[in-house]
Amino acid sequence: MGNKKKSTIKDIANVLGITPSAVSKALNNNPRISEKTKIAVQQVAKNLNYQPNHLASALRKGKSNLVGVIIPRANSNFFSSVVEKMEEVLNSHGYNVIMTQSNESYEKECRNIDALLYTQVDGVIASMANETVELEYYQKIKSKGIPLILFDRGENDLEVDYVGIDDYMTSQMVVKHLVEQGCKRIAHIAGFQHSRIYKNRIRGYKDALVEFDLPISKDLIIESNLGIDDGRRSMKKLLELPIRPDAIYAAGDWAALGALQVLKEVGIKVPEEMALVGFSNEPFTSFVSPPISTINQHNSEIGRITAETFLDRMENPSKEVTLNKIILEAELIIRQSSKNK
Amino acid sequence: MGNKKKSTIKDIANVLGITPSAVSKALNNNPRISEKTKIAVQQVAKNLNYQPNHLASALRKGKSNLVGVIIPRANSNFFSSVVEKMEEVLNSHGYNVIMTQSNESYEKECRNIDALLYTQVDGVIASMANETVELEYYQKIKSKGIPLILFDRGENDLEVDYVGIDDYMTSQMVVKHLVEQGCKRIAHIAGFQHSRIYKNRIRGYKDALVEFDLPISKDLIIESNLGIDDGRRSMKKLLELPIRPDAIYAAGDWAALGALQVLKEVGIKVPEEMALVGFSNEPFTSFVSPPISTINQHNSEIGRITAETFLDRMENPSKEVTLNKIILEAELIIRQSSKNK
DNA sequence: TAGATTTGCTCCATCGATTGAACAAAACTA
DNA sequence: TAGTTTTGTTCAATCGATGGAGCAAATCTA
Repeated sequence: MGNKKKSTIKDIANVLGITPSAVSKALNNNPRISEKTKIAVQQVAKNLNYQPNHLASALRKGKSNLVGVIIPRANSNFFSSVVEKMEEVLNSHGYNVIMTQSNESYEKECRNIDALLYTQVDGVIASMANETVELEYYQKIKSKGIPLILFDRGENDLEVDYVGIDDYMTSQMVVKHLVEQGCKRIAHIAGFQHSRIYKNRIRGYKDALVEFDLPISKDLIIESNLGIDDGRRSMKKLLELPIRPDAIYAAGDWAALGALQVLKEVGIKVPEEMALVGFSNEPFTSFVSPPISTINQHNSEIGRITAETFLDRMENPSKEVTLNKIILEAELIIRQSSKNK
Repeated sequence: MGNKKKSTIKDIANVLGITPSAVSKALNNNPRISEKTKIAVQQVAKNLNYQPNHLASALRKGKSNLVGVIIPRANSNFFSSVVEKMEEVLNSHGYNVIMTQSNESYEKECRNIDALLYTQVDGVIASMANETVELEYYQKIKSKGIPLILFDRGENDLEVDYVGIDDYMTSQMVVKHLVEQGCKRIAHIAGFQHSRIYKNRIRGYKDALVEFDLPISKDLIIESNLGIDDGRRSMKKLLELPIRPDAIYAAGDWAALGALQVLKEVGIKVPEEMALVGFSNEPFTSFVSPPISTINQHNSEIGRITAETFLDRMENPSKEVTLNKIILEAELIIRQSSKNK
């Protein structure tokens, strides 16, 4: 019953009068161990409530079966559902996931990386914090010789596997949609340029404007962290312009929500006077009023493919590590906030 | 530069012509090692880019400095902010956190427990899945002799430390508030009875009704998982009653949101015709319209105290493990959804 | 039935770090 | 200067699991 002390293969060996190595081999289903012994070992293991010591086998094998995952925030539908799927895939291949949050802080991210390396993870899957510009710590992971896979927020310079959507194309799609709704003066509440994905969204936005013969105005692009307050501030700034925009494309749903709040407060009708599109398909976008048009990034797909890319690296360690981008298609979900009948 | 192979204390020892054990002692600041040697070791360690192998020291010391955390969902403001604070406290004491999600599934929870035990965590901090009734797996943690701390969703029968709010009192506070707004027929969209916290919320609700001389009706209490769809379904059921309620107290914000959606769809005015109160202070409650009254559980406090309780257990392993409830006070945030001028 | 092969296990070194015991050299004491 | 203490290090065992080499017994082959 209350057998508190943990048992080892040695204990099992003692009970059966065989050696620990025989027990180890039996547990690992080694063909050179007789069926009889294997069954006996299983039985005794169960009786003694034996649990293998992962530290010992990991040390011996030089493999911990742990995967470190770094995300900016767990409290985001996108990241939590990506991680959920990743866990599912990795677990089914014998890996356990250690999930850490950077809270968008570069410093926290560095500490997380150190903690993961210290824990001897077999690899790292990460989405970079908004703040992150220096890549030194990520280089540290690479120099350890363990796989590093980035998703969503990546960086070309690291030259590693990357899984994400085509931000450039997706942005163009958003602008095209807004133009089709009759919008002529489209503002962009953007993420910070230094982050690859936000830079691409800005590029896509600008290039689409050019394509539709609309003027690009610096005043209509405001960079921020894309939080709800950032969205509010940006919206207020846009409303102070001499000619105000007739559409807002926010590079994040929370910023879109902040913008929507301000619009409601000042009595500007959405979508009649101002169309609005967000990004990420956070659940709340569907139940605020009006529901916000947004981008579905196929979260589970990103999670699945990222995990599979990691597994592939583990299985082919000799494969040369280079920039390897896997780009998925995103989907525009049109809701009331950008519908002009 | 690209020295990919990781160095060990043996490598350091070779460079300096001393033994690995001297290096180990130097790195651990053993008083019997000369200052000169310590400095030399530090220097060489840096040059060789030495990183201690956690697996080896954890195996030897019988302590991994890892804490397993199990939460129902990461995509919840409550849980993610609790975990964030826990991480902060535990990190500052040399522990790393392995965070896993049960997704409210008992089976996933069991697998998570196994994975954590396998990883040789020094302790487990958990909030139980809604589905969980069997305590066998949690007993398994206890029987390992490592600390188990529960927060928010706990279970008396496990007889371990628990950190949470006083659900009974809080529920009474909600009902009192609704009565003060003039409500006479208060429905409760409840969580499942088998979960201690939801049972207490139901008890508090009922006892408060009695206190205010209001009738308790079975029809007005609907148990569910408290998701958004559960809230919708429950609300629809309540609207089918011969006499419909004039207030809804939902034991979770998502259920409250679902209820609100239905009310808006059928054109019932909130709060004029029906008051609404949720639970947990999820961010969206403040920005839907009307903003939903809810309960602030002081997330960071719960995280901090839970972590400290864990640390206390680690420092005093001999302390007898019994039911030890630490109860924090919650706060009712009154917003428009339950304000009757 | 001698010789070759297979089977089933034991033996032992190993993963990297830790730690108490042991021990030589240096420093101190009387 | 002999004896004691302190200092700085080495030695050896250990944490638990693993796996290749080795070896005796069982089984197969001709």
